[in-house]
Amino acid sequence: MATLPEKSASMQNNILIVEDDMAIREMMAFSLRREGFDTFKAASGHEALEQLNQVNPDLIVIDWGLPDMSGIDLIDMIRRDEVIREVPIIMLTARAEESDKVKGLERGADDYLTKPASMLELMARIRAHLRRSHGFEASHQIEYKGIVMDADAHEITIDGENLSLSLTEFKLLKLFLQNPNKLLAREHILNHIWGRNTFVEDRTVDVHILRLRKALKKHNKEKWVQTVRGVGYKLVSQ
Amino acid sequence: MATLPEKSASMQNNILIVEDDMAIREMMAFSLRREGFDTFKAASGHEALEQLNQVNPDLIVIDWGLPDMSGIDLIDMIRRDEVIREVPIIMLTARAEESDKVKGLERGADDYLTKPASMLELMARIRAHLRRSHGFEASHQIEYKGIVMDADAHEITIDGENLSLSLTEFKLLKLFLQNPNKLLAREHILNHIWGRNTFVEDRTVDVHILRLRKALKKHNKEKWVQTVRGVGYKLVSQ
DNA sequence: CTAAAATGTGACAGAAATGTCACTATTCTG
DNA sequence: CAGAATAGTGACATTTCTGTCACATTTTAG
Repeated sequence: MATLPEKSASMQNNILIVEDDMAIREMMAFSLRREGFDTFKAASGHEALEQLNQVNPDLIVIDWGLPDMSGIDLIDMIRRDEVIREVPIIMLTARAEESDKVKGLERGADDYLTKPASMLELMARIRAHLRRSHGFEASHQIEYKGIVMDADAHEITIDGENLSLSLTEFKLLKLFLQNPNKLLAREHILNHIWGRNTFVEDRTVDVHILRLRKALKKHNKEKWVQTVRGVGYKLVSQ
Repeated sequence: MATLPEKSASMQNNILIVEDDMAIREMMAFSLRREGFDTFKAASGHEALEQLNQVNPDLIVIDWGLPDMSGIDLIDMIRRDEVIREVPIIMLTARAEESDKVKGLERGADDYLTKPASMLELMARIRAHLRRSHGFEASHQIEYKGIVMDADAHEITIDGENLSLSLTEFKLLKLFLQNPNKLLAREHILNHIWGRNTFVEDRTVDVHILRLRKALKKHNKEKWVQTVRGVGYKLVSQ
């Protein structure tokens, strides 16, 4: 077994704070560290960019008014960077900057906070964004009458119980869940799951439907995949 | 064969942005393109109508305050058009326009967002509406230096060429792409791919790393998965 | 430089998945 | 109702995937 450093289940997140007011910056860093985050600090846009060459933060907090460039410009630069482009950014603005703030937001920040902001509020938002970007909590779920599919995690739950499917069955069910109550033609299913230029019999769809139904049968939902004679299949709740 | 939804998942969705503020418009377009949408832009109501003669967008984002007509008027016109009548419309309004906004909604917008709005929020709503109207989501892509992963479609492209991986390799690469330049401990990889309560040797990770590297070798990128001795692995571009 | 530790790698056996076929059952048409 | 069309289903051979092992190679510590 390998020796593990602190990163693992309790993997720490790196937060970069870009704020020129030292008092605020240190205060934020202190709070964040107390909450278990790793913090990196920058007092200006250029310092921030320097930091970004060293670390890949999981989230950046940027003050709107920086001495050398506006927070917006900094965001633009970050968003242009191929590596860190997608990092969530939270913008801090003073109340007086309200109207500009709007623009800043629209230009690429994921969230904003008006100063003075409570640390609690900031923590909450930081956690929310980290969850979202890491896909830990808010992985995208498709739900239909008790069938919950977490497409990212490749997991399905029916009425609370777990259901495991092969990849093809999974894709098939996903297609149905994305189109509940809609008639899906065989050809459409083929195109969608096997791609447009593959040579697969269309009866193959039937067999996979069968397999999916068998899997659903364990949860008494095999009737949910309905045959539409001459055309294809449909997912209904019944 | 039957009538069926005409769009496949691998097809990009067209989004029309109607917004007179150039900064906001371009930022939105940038974000949307980054998310894999095709964008079309209009700075005024008339430009929008012109665009609509050319393309049939899958969704339209309209700013309430346009120079030549109100967003509401534009919506009215769109809703009168026989061809595009049904397209989902998301309206953007400033907070001051609150009461009017409600009216706008009643008159044909499917959703609205109050500025300042976060890009995440906007994306989420756009996706939601596209799902509803098409049943399909624009696939969400993860990209890192030429490696493009379409997690939904389960497809990977390296420098344009296709790459096929087993499910485990796929998940592994996905984890790396979500954490480029970050050290991923074996335990972390295990937890993330096999789950926390499974009994898999941690050396198994090594073998899958090997397999992933072999797959990447075909594209001369096997060096991108770097070993961090004693801890785990890291994805770098080099 | 050497021994120990860690990682790379090929091989393997069992499991799972896949597409097709043949046959059966059901539904539709006239 | 009979024949035709369509869908359900079990079986199958093949391929792919998976986790583990044993041994090779590399790196590190002393």
